[in-house]
Amino acid sequence: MPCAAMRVMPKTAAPLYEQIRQLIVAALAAGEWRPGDALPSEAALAQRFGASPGTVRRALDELTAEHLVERRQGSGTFVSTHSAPRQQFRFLRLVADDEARGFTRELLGCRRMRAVAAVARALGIRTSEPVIEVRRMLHRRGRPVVLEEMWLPERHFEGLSAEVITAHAGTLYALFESRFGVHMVRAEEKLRAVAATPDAAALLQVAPGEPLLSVERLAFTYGDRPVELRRGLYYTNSDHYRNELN
Amino acid sequence: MPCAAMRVMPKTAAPLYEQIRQLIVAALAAGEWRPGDALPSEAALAQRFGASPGTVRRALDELTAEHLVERRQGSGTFVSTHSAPRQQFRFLRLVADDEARGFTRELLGCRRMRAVAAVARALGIRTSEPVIEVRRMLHRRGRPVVLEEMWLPERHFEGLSAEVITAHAGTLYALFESRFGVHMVRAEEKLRAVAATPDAAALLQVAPGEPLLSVERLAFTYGDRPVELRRGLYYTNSDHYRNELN
DNA sequence: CAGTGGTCTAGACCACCAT
DNA sequence: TGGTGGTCTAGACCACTGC
Repeated sequence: MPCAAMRVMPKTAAPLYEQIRQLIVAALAAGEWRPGDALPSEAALAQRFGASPGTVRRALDELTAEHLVERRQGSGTFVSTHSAPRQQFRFLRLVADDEARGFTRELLGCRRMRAVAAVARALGIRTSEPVIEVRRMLHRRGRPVVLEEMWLPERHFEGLSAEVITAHAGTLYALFESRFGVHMVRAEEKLRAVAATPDAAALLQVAPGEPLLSVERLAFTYGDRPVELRRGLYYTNSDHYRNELN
Repeated sequence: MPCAAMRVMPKTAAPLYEQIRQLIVAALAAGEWRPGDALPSEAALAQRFGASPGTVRRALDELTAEHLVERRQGSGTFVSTHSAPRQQFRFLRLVADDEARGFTRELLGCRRMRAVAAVARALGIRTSEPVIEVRRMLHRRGRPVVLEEMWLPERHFEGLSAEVITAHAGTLYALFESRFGVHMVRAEEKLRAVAATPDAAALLQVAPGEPLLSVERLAFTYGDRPVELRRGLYYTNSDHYRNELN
């Protein structure tokens, strides 16, 4: 009985809507519903968790704000997916000065290696644990604008290879989600201005020493577990990184 | 009677909680409650707007998410103020690599001038309308790390001068709020990597051509009216711009 | 037309704050 | 102790979707 339970709850306990939110996140992490799937209706969830519809609604509202689920009136509540067109550029803030957002992708390499200390620390794994390194470039109007490399713990991305990436048409995050069940929820980025190294300069077709925007990203999946470290170099001559401060 | 009104409302009308939210924003813009003031209680607002407490609560929840108001249990709902310690670094994302956030301020200049085309366009004013230009630097541990200049429409900042700025102890946004009644609500930033010009290099004590993070900010007050254009150059050798992607 | 989420109301009870 | 916001419930009605 929810009412009786409430009266007994110690004050350290989180509110019921927050507990329900966490239970739903756990179910998402466990794969009970996959990206794109519909969740049970509010009424069904209310029954399942022994709470009133209003309380479940509040939990779902929070999950909507975090972009974990999407609600469509008349249709249902769905698990967010990076395959959706709206999610296309959710994590890529580089925009052309004329507002264009499209890129073409070029894979430079994909190899298995052992995590160096900095990568292991960021990903919360042991040093020398196997990771997969992916390097690629993004082009806009035929010109390279982004050079990036990323490291992924092999235990979450077993079988990731150049062939798998090349065969896939959408974004990397859509691939990670459909092929490996790893859905990216949020990310933290650190930005700096750096000088292009000779190698980077050659690939990006700029002069060595040219200022580039360095973007280091740590991405998290359900339950705030870090699963990707990425380092990008953005050529910001006719593009800029857009941010919104609230 | 709210119920009767609802039934007649055309489908183009916003929901009641959104209308109430807008009415509260309008009252804030009109200065009915100043930053730091308490708003009337939920019950009082419900009476004033002829809605149920739950609907008013929803409007206040949205305003809380936008950081327009702050709610304190047992105490009341208060207008957000940049004087609050928590707001100190809300718009300044430059963090030392060791997490330090404090700066000391050095005013370089403050003068009245006519808006050039780019400034006027961003601020939504006529070209050659009077604006106030402020230039300053921020230091961390005695080293200059930020060089910035900003332009403010004079009609909103009448009387702003070097003396006024120097006499004030807190952040510029706290000054703008207390002295001119202009409260900054949100901002849009465009980031790029650029090479230090000789002038900027001399001020920031770096070599000419050194990569710097260029941050162009347009800040808005209540009702999404732009009231400040700012351009900063950040030296990101031992600092980085931190961002969170959701 | 049945089922879903979206809005709005009404009221109970709790936790917290100021006095 | 009185007033404030925080949580939770219950139910009515509307708007939208998809069959």
